[in-house]
Amino acid sequence: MTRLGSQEWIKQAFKAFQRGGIENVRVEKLAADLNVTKGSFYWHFANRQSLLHDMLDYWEEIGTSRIIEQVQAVGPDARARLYALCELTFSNAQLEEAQLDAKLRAWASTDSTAAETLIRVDKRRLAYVRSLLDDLSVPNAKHRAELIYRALIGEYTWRVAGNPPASKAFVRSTLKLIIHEIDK
Amino acid sequence: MTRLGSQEWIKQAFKAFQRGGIENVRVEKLAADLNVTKGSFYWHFANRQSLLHDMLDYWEEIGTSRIIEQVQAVGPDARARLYALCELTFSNAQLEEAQLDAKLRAWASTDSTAAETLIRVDKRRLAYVRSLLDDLSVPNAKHRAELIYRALIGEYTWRVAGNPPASKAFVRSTLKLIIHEIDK
DNA sequence: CCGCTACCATACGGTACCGTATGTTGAATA
DNA sequence: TATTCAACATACGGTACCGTATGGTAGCGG
Repeated sequence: MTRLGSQEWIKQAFKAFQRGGIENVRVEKLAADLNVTKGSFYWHFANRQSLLHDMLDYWEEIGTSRIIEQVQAVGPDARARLYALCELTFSNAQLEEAQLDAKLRAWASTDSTAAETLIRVDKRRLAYVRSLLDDLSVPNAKHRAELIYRALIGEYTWRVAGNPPASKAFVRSTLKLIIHEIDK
Repeated sequence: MTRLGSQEWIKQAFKAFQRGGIENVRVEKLAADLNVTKGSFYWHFANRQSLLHDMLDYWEEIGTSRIIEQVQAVGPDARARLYALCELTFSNAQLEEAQLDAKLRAWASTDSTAAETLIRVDKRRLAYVRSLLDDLSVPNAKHRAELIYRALIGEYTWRVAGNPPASKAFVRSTLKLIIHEIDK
């Protein structure tokens, strides 16, 4: 009999969330998935809202920095980092990450608590993109960072409906445009 | 006694949708809003799903072409049209339009029917942006159209969480970048 | 003014949830 | 081995919905 901690509930909640969004994370369903009853759930959590709150905390802490850490790992060169960031996010390598992000934005569209979390995350991520462009001495770094970041969000939102992911050629072309290596 | 048609239900449904997303369009709530009972609803619609389907049809037909028509109205010049498009979508002039769009994408993230509608709309809109860039003989028009359109979606999604709208300076800077009038 | 029908009210059964109250167990601890 | 308590199970009441069945009514054509 493997007893559960609150972490297992949160992980299972994210699985359900990934499938059907926040409306799909239901305590009785999660209990069934974990082969327990909701008696267990209400020992670990005060109520459903408490679980949702913990999900946001978890995502804000873990989900935010994961990509940035991966990008930092490719080396100290800002140009390489920017390329890595775009290839990671635009490519469907990080498909689960992208879907999670988009579903969270869907959640935030009707929930103020989720929206507050998302705003903090967006702020940090945008600042990171900006810092990369600054390191590259790109002109108009502020606006171009805003452009890239909006395109990233757009890509996630674009794909979650089932649209095809951006091509590698698009990523290369966009990056050239941004950092001023215009193809003639 | 002003009797209702199905159109009134659909309009009221969109009001509820705008406030709280698709989960907020509930037949008994709509009935209360319209000061009737759901007995009326089930005369006009087979079931709730039927209403949702009609909402998608309405949005695909009306909501898709509205912005394009506004843009076409500014004149025949493709450059002016592109500027108008970006200023209309990025500015918060069309705030309701933007919110509706974002909420619909949120809906599409968990509903395949809504997703199919959205894909068709995205395809048409992207093709329109592409046509504007083609008219301007912009190099790499395909990729740049994809960039602009992703940024547009990103802007909508960005704002629906409560993030601040893009500045006019951002719009101008982005357009200059896209159509190659790089500021030196 | 009669009846037809489009439109709506009333009443009901069913489901899928949430949360609570309380009983049960297995394993660590003393 | 007796005790304790974290981690469950069970059972229940309540709510917010959906959909259906059936009865009522207002206004129009005949």
